[in-house]
Amino acid sequence: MTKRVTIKDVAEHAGTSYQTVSRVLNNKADVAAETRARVLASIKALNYRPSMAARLLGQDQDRTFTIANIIPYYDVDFVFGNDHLMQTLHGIDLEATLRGYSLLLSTAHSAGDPASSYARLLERQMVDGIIFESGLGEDGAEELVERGYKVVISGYTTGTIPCVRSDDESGTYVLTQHLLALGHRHIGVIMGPESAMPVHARWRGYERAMRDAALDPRHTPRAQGHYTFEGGYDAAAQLMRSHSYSLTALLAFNDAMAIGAMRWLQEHGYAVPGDMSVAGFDDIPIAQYQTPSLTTIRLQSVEAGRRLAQTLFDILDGRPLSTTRAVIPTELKVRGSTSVPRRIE
Amino acid sequence: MTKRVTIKDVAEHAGTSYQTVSRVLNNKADVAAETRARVLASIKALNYRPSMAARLLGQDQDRTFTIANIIPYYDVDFVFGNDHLMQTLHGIDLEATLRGYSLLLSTAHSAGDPASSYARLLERQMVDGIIFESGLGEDGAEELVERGYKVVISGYTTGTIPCVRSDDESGTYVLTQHLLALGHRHIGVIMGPESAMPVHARWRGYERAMRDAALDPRHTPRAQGHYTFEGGYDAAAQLMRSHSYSLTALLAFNDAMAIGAMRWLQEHGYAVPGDMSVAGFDDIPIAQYQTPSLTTIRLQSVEAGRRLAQTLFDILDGRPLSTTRAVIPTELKVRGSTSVPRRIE
DNA sequence: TTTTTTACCGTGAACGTTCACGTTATTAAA
DNA sequence: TTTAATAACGTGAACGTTCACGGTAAAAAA
Repeated sequence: MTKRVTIKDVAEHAGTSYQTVSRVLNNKADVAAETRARVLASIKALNYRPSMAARLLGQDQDRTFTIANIIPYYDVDFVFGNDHLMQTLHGIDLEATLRGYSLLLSTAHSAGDPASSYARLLERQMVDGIIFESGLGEDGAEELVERGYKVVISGYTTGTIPCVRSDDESGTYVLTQHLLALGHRHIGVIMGPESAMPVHARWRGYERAMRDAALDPRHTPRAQGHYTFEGGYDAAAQLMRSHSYSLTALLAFNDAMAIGAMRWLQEHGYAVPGDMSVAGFDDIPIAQYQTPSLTTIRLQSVEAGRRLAQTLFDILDGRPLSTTRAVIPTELKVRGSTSVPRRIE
Repeated sequence: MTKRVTIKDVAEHAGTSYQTVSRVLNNKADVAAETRARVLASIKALNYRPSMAARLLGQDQDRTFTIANIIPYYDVDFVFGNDHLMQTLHGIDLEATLRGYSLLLSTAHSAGDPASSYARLLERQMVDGIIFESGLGEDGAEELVERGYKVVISGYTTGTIPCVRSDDESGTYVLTQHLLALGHRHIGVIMGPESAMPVHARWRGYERAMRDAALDPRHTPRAQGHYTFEGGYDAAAQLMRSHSYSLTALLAFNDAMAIGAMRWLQEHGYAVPGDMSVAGFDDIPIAQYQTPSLTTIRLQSVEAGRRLAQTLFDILDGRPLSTTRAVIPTELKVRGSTSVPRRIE
């Protein structure tokens, strides 16, 4: 093993003191142009690479200029196929890149698991701040704060940690209103697992819209999918087998399940939207390229990611927060998968 | 600002030397059970968090136990919606987590751009190794090696850097054979942008299959999409407007474009596969939930990610590589979107 | 010419940890 | 009882930087 090339080697090679080399590395004033050039040449010649560890140690504050996005999920397979999560990550990446920060990605099978992937990250103290995805609740987030980390939560929280989330409730409210306005009175709902936080908000939106139309949401046939195509497919099967005569519309709590449901319907001879209307949630890119194109709620996932990162940077830089719980608005996208209900004989 | 809690503060609190605290932190022998407990209590009491910088500096080798996945793309928007990339990332994440490594994600608008997002990452010397996505070529990867980084390339390379990729050529070869076997003689091809490396391999596979069937691939009507639903939609429009009478099948170089193409066809009254067969590439999750479900080539993206990470860790740990260019096999998935061609009047 | 300013660069210490070694009690062996 | 072995812990130095300060020479002002 060859010895490491240090700043002193460079200094000797350039015929100067190592402190001057440090000045060059940090682009400080107080160094002659000619000396600077000489030092830079030596750096190249010796293939010198500064030690991050030593740099950090020497500095007043040891910032790593790295933030982490922690995504605890029971079904990790699901994370990287989840458009909303990935687009949020995209937004975070955009803001981080903008500020010269690096982005660390950390998944965990469970939030509380001490052997989880971010346990080591934490003990190594490698990041300045953390964006914590609370899709499964916020266990673990509080502990991060206790440990001294700056944390922003993506999604729902009952605590005091700042958070950014999409307006799920008004999303399903508007979507349900759309179905009601078309004349639908018997809607089947395909929900996500109860453990996933946004489910409750989305259900509340549906409930409220029903009540506002003087309908009782408690009679609603419901099924659960796992936010996947397959889950929607199975849920549609379940709902249609028991309620095919009354239902005229299916409302899925995400697009993947809506598409899975459409697939089941089409496979079993139901025309969409002729026989059954279908609506989704998220507006993933493929939604408008389905046949028929999918009526859904657009989520501004990228924007959510940006806001998350901005909030975290505000905290890191000590700027006051304009709000501690930001809510990103959603938008109804009416497309081909919903229409007036069929006549029920 | 409060002063940082250091190992010495802990030592004083526990009534021992700071070196003993270090021993406790590193789970070394030579420390009495009682002392260890006392030190641990003090750590909790003072909320002590070790400085990663100092730890690294003190050690022989300064490993950061972090690897990076660098994804240079002109269209960054595309990265996080790209199933193949994200699944590869998933595979990398799995292996990294397994070994207690953290995963850094770095996108860049262009490979060569010195102001790119990973420029800072590099100068800060924060990662032990790098997985470099070469979808747009390998500019930049060589420089990383020069800088002393351990690098593995995801995709194609002409250099000597180890790489892992999927077997694109045999994929399109088998897929084309499938279409030929059904009786198709006039296939339209929807390609990706020439700048994307896998395009060439996929085209070669198609070419070879055609030649093997004594057909001339040079007469093939072609169009380019941007690997997006929209791109496939537009490409299908272009091909069908000029060749609708001869073509009986469309072969798209990824599933997104295939789905976009199906959308165009269905929108314009063509039955799939009755009037036109459509085939894709990648087998993204939604492929089998399309109506009709999509015939395509399954890419083992997660496996590719694992292999990439494994190779990188082999290099980092000094293990000999079993192969320096790994090729992950692909698999034909025959589904509903392809059938025997219609009779051409 | 003398004094003050300025630009450049070197000095010594500090950052918080780990490492190799040495020292002291304690226990086991002779 | 003396000697050797061991367990537990302390000592000093080192890791590669940055920082605050001081010094020197050249340039500008008096």
